[in-house]
Formats: sequence, C-alpha cells, structure tokens
Amino acid sequence: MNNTTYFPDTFSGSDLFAGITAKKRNDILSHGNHIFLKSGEILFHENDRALNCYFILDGLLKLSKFHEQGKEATIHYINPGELIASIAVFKEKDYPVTAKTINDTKAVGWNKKTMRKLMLECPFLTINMLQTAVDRMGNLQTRYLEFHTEQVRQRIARALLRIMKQSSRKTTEGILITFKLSRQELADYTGTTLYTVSRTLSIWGKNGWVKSGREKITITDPHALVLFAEKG
Amino acid sequence: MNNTTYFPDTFSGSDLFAGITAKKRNDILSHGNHIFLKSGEILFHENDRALNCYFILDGLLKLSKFHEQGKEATIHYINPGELIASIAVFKEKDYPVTAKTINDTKAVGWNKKTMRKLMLECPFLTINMLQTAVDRMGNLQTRYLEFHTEQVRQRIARALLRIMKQSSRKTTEGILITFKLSRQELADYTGTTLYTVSRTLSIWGKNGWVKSGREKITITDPHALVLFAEKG
DNA sequence: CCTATTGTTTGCGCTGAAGCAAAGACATTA
DNA sequence: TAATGTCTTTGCTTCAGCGCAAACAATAGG
Repeated sequence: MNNTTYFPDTFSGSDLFAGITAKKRNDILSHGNHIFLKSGEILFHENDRALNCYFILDGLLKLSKFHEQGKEATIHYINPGELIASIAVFKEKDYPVTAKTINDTKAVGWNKKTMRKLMLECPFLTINMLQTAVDRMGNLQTRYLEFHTEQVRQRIARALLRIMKQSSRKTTEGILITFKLSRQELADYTGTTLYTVSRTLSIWGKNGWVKSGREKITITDPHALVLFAEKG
Repeated sequence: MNNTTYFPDTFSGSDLFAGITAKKRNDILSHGNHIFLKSGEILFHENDRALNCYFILDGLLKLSKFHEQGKEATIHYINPGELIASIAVFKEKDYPVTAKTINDTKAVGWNKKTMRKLMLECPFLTINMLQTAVDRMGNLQTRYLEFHTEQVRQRIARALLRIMKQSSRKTTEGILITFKLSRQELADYTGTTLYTVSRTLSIWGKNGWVKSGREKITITDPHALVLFAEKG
C-alpha cells in the first residue's frame, strides 16, 4: 500500500501518518480490526458510547447529526485516508454524530485502549490526529459563518464546489460528482429543503451551469458557480 | 496557583493539564510569555499567520469569524483554563478566527517551536489539546444542527442558556450574565439581527422569563427558557 | 449638569424560502 | 413490459424574520 492509497484529495488535507515510518505505520494498522461495510450501512450511531475510532481505507462516508423531528444535518463527507471518531480515545464519551457509508467502505478500527497505547508510543500520531481535528473544525467554522450570512442559493453553490473538490471526475459534459447525491442529501448538507435545491438546480440547468439527473449532478460551468458562490 | 484558578466552568470541560504533574505544568507555563490585555483588545486576527497558541489564565474572550460584508459570527466564548489557537503548532497555517477580549485578560502564549517541543516531551499535553479540539467541535456541531433546524427564538433561548452556564452569577433577581452582552453580540452568536433579539427579549421580559437592560441580561425563569429551547 | 455617543425599542413593509400537493421522470423487480 | 417504489419538478400559499426609520434610554466625558 503506498501513500496515495490512503490519501486522495480530502477536506482536512492532513495525513494521519505524516512523520511516521512505514514500519511504524504498518504496526499501527496491524493493531486494528479491518472492517468491510456495504453502501448504506451504519458504522456508528450518534449518542452510542464511543468505543472505537476508525481510519477509512476505501469508500466514502457521511457524518451527520439528527434533530428530534428527524431533520438531518450533514457535518462532513469523509474520504479514504481520514481518521474519524478520535473522541473514542477519551473516557466515557458518546459519538457526537452518525457515520453512514455512501459507498462500499473498508476501514480499520481501534478500540480505546489500543489507540491510547499507540498514541503514547507515537507522539506524531496524536499530533496528526490533532491536525485533522483542527482542520475539520476550520471547515465547519467557515460553513457556520456562511450559514449566518449567506442566502440559500449561495450556500448550495458552495456545497457543490466543496463536494466537487472532494469527489468528482472530469467527463465530456463537465465535472461529474462521483457518488449518488440526491436533492435531499444536498439539502441536508446546506440546511435547506429538497424543494429549494430542486428549484435552484433547475434554474442553474437553464443557465447552463449544471446538468442534473436523478441523484446525479454534473457541473458544466464551474467558473460561473464560483462567481455566484462568492458574490451571491 | 491551584487548579480552580485555571479551570472554572467551561464549554469544553477538558483540562489542558490533566494527567500532568504540577512540576511539569509549571515547567510548561514557564516556557510561555505572559500577556495582559485590556477589554476589547485583539489577541490575534483571522487570516494572520498563526505563530502562537495561548492559554487563558484570567478574563474572557470571544472567537469570531467575519464575512466580507462585515457580518460577524461568534464561534465560541473562551473562559479561563482554556487553550486556544492550537492550529499554531502546525506549519504555515493562519488563524481561522479573530480573538478579542471581552474583559481584561491574562494569558500565556507559546510560539510554534516551543509548543511542539513541549508536546513531544509530554504526550498528555497533546492528548489534552486533542480533547479540547474534539469537545469544541462537538459544541459547534450541535449548534450547526440547531441552526439547520430550529427557529430564531429557539436558538436565542439556547444561546442564553449556554452563556448562562458559562458566565453567570445568582442575584436576588435571577441569574445575571456576568459580562457585557449587547443585543448585537447575541445576534452574532445566534445568527440573527439585533432587531429580532430585541423583540424576543422584549416578549420574554413581558413573560417574566428574563429582565434585560443595556448590555445586561438576567434570566429570571430559567426553567421556562429551557422548556422553550427544547420544544420551540 | 449638559451633551454626545452608543445602545435599545417598535411600527411597518417586504421577501426569501418553507411546505403542501400533485404530476411527472426514472429505476428496479418480477 | 408492466408494476411499483423512489426521486424530482413546479405551482401555489403562507409567514418568519429582515431591515429601514425614527423615537427613546442609558452611559460617559467634559
């Protein structure tokens, strides 16, 4: 396994194994349990006792929080190469979010005791975990500000661009988002409703900015979208 | 200095010096620079290169982000006993927020090199920094969800209760928030406008839930507020 | 004590976005 | 290929909250 296997383009931009030798890295990985999940399965539930943290080897998952009335807010999409649920290394904590796979996913999980032992043996591991947390916090802070300030359509534009950066592929038509993304999912990510997302994509379709079908979005004019995201 | 000096009731509930001997703690503190700021001063600006992280000994400060149009979103209020800007230990990063004092404040600052050295010497320091980051992330995630889901008044109720937990004092009238908190500040914290905050407090005043004056809020019926925060 | 400054209240009108409903498009399975 | 279920679109209605404006209140400074 080379490094690119672990680490494609991600939000956090941080590398769990930075500054750690290949030998030590393999040692760390060998102390965990390998897990395979089908698309749509739950890795852990919000409010369950946090027993394990996980490193994503392959696939894609979504971290989200639910409100009583059932409304969902997507906190992050997680790519291969990222660690999640580092909260599990602390005492008596619950997962603050639910982790659900969007694609078939391979991961490595460590329990609290093992992970703490590894962290004490390997200071860089802890430092890298801190970096991931700090980076992800920065991302959420930015989106939090946008939520305070910007209109729905602007936030949808930003969301599309972020998701594009994370998981997309060039096609003849434009830039295709490489996972199933429904209007509802996009609404949960941007804090709006599926109706508003639908109307927005409809208009942007007419503008030639995007081309969207059932659970599928292609960005045909990224530049226009960037402009709109920044100026409203 | 005993521990209570560092650590009154805070959001994060985490202790930077947990598991660290008093001797080592003093050693860590002695490697930093002591700083004194008057109320209203800026400790660091958003987007400036992050050179130092800080531990707050005394006072109160506000972390916030600004939008181009000048709109401000308050990310966190920070109490004594908390570490901020741990991002400074990483390479080539900028502060993601602005830190402004709300009261006269004493802090200890460490530069990148010093802090990294201390972190490598003392694994628990890094672990505790991670805990702070994780806890603060949880707080922001919760508020992010609330923002997606709840109405303005409900969010204002939650904000008041959170701030009450953090910085308040019992008086004959009720629970007084112990720092200057204007309608505008509360609006920045909850993502609304000073008009809406004013109207809301006005109604709650008539209900007998709060009693508010210029930059001063007393919660006279916390129970009613909790009920409202949870049910809307 | 007066004045300037800064913060607060409240009436009024406007609008962005929610939410329902109903029809249409697409995908999956038998 | 028909049937079923899921996702999407769009018209219509409603309203929470914004933002202006103007009056009012409290504080600080001379």
